[in-house]
Amino acid sequence: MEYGAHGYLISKGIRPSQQRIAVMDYLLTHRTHPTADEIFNALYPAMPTLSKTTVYNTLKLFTERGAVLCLDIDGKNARFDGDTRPHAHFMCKGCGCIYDLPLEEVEFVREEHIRNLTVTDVFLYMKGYCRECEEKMKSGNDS
Amino acid sequence: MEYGAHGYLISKGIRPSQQRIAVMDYLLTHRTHPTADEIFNALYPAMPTLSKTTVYNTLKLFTERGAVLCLDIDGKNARFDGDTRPHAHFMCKGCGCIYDLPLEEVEFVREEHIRNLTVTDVFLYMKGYCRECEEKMKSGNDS
DNA sequence: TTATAAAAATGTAATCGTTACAAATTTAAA
DNA sequence: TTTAAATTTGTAACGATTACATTTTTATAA
Repeated sequence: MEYGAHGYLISKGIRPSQQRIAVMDYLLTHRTHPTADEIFNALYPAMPTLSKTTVYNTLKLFTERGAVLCLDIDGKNARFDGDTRPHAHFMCKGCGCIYDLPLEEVEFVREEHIRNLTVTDVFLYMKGYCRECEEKMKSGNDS
Repeated sequence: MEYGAHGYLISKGIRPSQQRIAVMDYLLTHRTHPTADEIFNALYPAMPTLSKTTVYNTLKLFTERGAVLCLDIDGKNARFDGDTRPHAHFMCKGCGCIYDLPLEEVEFVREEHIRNLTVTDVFLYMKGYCRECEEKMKSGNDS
């Protein structure tokens, strides 16, 4: 099952406008968990009429419809992920990079504890330091 | 092992000023995952010289020293938790309430996947609707 | 096609949580 | 006490996001 952004949006019940396709395509082809601003800056050169508000509106719509994940991982910017399958995320507190991590299919929270809750989303975030930043800290450091 | 906020801060290597004790005490006695603003508003009446900046500075210090957890769960405000033991959180997308959830001691991510990463924090967030909000949505709704 | 309505995109201004910064105050050390 | 260091304070600034009114595009139907 392979679609492009256009077919993917339709499969999610989202009308595929030019702007929406561009944003979705960017997220499907860039697995860097970009911010709205990064997406805007990436698309703007080839789409000079694009508005930042449109990017925000589009990402909000995508998130509501389950077409993308909105990651509240750094408390500063929202980051977006075009891969909505269950997986964990690691963010480096040094350089800010974010990695995907495969998630084991185990019971994190026992069913009895969420029996009166309707769970729609689960996010597992790990924070720490990537290999590079760890090395930098070990050797000489802070200017 | 029982301390108050004062002893707790000392055990974390944090010098216990009047303001820091007040903030820490608030977090130890209110398990509502308050925002910085909520903490400020709660303490202000009894401490009219308190500055909001101090609350922010204090919470940042506490987080860095591992005395509290900073939850980036709603993408809007940072929320703080005086309980630093491993546990999960549930946030209702309707009313915004946040519940603690016991976390099973299982391997979420296989060791091999984080072998070149230094993990310092793990956050498990669940989102959805609490019982009350779920009921409200079922019966009549939106004004 | 043309008229009309609905949906989407746009740009500007506003909002609001948070941080920067410099001054004032408090605490610790000598 | 004197002096330095740490902490607190208030104001101003910052920056991500949203509100809002307007314009443009798209769909519908006459």
